[in-house]
Amino acid sequence: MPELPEVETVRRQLGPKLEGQTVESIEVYSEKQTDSDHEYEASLIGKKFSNIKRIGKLLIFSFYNESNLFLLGHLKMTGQLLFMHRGQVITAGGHTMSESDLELPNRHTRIQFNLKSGDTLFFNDLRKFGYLKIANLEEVKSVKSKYGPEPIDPDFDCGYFYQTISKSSQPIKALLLDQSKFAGLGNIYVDEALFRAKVLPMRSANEITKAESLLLCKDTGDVMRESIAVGGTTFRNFTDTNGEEGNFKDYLRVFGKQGQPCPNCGTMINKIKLRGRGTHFCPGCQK
DNA sequence: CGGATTGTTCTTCC
DNA sequence: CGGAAGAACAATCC
Repeated sequence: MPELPEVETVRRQLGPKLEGQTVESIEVYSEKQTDSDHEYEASLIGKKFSNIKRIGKLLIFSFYNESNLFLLGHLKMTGQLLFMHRGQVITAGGHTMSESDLELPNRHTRIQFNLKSGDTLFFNDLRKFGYLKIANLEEVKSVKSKYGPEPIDPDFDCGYFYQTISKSSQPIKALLLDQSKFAGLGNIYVDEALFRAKVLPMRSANEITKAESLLLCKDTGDVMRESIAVGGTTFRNFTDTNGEEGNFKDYLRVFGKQGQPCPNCGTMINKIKLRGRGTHFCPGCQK
């Protein structure tokens, strides 16, 4: 379940590998995930990748000498971007995995970019929910405008945070998941941040005290920054561009820990369904 | 084999 | 008109 830290991990790894690479040909195995009115191959073949930016969980690919051409990439729940260097995937540990080990392309490969260098970029997605679609500048601007500020931003304003949550009677968890208010949090990091701030996920947002709000504001940023530092979280399907798992799974305190003792107080971690989402919390120390 | 899984958008309702 | 809440979507796992 890629959230901001997982998408940022992919962005940091893929950016330097793709920069300056020219698209030679494209294989589209799943038409709907290009989700585009534009001619996909005609628009992209011969184009040279420049930088990759990110807002929330959305990746924005740019191209040299193209001010009106972008690729918008969303991994949704099970998307992966895998980079193959001359037939081999090189892991962070320096080991090489052969093409046959990863079997790329495989039955989950939805889009494949063959690059002039001989390198290949694979977009894999077990469920066909993510996309890699073409957008022009106007569309990019429009999409960007729908996202709120990011808690990992050094300038993230905890005054704005408090003002925003104090206007709503929704459960605090629902507000934290609203990408138009705060960008990047998903189910895992919301549960973890609420645990750290000792706030119950079902509390009405407008009943959160200012002191609790300050803690929660800080913890949303902290938990995602700490995760980025260790390559994100792999709970089920996420891998980085080398097919490797993220290490923040070893630091989760409540997500997936139902039935286990709370690391703070020893109370059993509870799991409920809140607004249709699996929700983990400690009934002992979260208030 | 029914239910759970989640990010986002769509639909419905008030 | 807008907020709130559930359904839909996809494809697998348990």
